Amino acid sequence: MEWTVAHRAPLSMEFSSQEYWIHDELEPAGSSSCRVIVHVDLDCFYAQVEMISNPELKDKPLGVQQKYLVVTCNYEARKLGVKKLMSVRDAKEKCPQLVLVNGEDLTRYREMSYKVTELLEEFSPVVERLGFDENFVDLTEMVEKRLEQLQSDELSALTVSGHVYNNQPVNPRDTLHIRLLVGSQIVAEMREAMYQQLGLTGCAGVASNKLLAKLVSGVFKPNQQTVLLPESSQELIHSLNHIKEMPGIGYKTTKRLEALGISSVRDLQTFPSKVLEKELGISVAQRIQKLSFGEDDSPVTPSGPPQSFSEEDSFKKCSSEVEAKTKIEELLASLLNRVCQDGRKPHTIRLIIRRYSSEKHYNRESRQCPIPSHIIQKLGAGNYDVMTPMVDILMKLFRNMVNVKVPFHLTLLSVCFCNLKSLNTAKKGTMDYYLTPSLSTTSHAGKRSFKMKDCHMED
DNA sequence: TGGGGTTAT
DNA sequence: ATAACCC
Repeated sequence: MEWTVAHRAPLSMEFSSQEYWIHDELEPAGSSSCRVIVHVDLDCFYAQVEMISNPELKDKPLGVQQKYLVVTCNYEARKLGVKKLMSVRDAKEKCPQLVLVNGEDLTRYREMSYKVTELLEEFSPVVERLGFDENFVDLTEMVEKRLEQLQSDELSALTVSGHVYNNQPVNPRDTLHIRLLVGSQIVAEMREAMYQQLGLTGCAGVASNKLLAKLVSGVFKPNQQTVLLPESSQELIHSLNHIKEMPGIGYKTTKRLEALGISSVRDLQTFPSKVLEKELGISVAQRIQKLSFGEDDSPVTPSGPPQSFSEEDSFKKCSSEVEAKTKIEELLASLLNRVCQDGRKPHTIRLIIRRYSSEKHYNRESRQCPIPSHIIQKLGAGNYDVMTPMVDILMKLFRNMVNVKVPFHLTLLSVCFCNLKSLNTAKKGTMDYYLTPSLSTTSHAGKRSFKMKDCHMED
């Protein structure tokens, strides 16, 4: 559903800057529509959180362990040869002094992650999360405002903060250069605030779109920032050694591209568009071929509160219904606590399994169903009332997927709450609530802008 | 590979 | 419900 600003008065903060840009005529004629985007990427995030929890770990090589993997490690450990996603055995072999902490419970990481997003939102509300440790921020409007405030003598004295990609000289008369440069100064303030208020360090990249901002953020590593000026964008994308390094081109697409003889970014740039469209479908083909030129018009979409909550556990073997039920109960108990804190209510529950198999890269199956309304209402305070009926529902979903009369071997169970709705969601036919912001004072909901999709919920 | 997330079909 | 993508 698209709404134009013209339909609404007064113009307020409720709509994202994207819509403002697309629909509004306030953009001064002749001004460039080039965006200023930043990608912020925390340094070895889980390890940083652990070092803040226990400062004695700070000067030691530290790895964060989930099952038999070291999922991330600090820079002390990296110097000694430990890599991300290395097995515990290999890591200990490379680095016998490695200190390991268990990171299977994501609670503290998740909490710190949202603190970072909220801090960035204070600078500009358009913040998109990517995993727990990366955020995109659209700084276009903020840069414009700062430029308006500047006197001409201040304007000529502007300097870049951090690195310039490729050491490209800044042209002080180039309006794009100036805007990116102001972006780099805002980003330096963001990183300083992250450090002063949360004790976290990270990298950042400033560029004219999300793809380039993300690629350039990793150029100087740890705790540094880099700005990309438009003239160097081709150098940046060609610095990738393989198309699999291009964000947006994943495992499957890489395999299909390789089958077509495409392995470098230039291969993809020069490959016939029509053939690519036939092979991959028009949507994927056009999108990734634009990516290969460094073009990415996807907006920074404000993430807002999460769309789903899930807890999972992997293991060597689960082969009985009783065993599965015990694990499901544990997952559900944690989830109920989380959903309770959020304040919104899930209307759908899903069970996910992974069956044992020697090959098969990705094999997961799921079943979902609506949560009965009488259970939804009880969610919040006494979560013990809802445990039993919810486990019953989950076990029905389980038996729908797994024939318990024949032997089975599972290696993962996961429970997911989704289709989250605010308590005071407007209903069809009572649209007088129309522009009333959420009254909820719970953690996320109170801070968020009103969203049109909250308005028309069919049950 | 872990323990999460998202959007598109 | 699955498949693709991201970390």
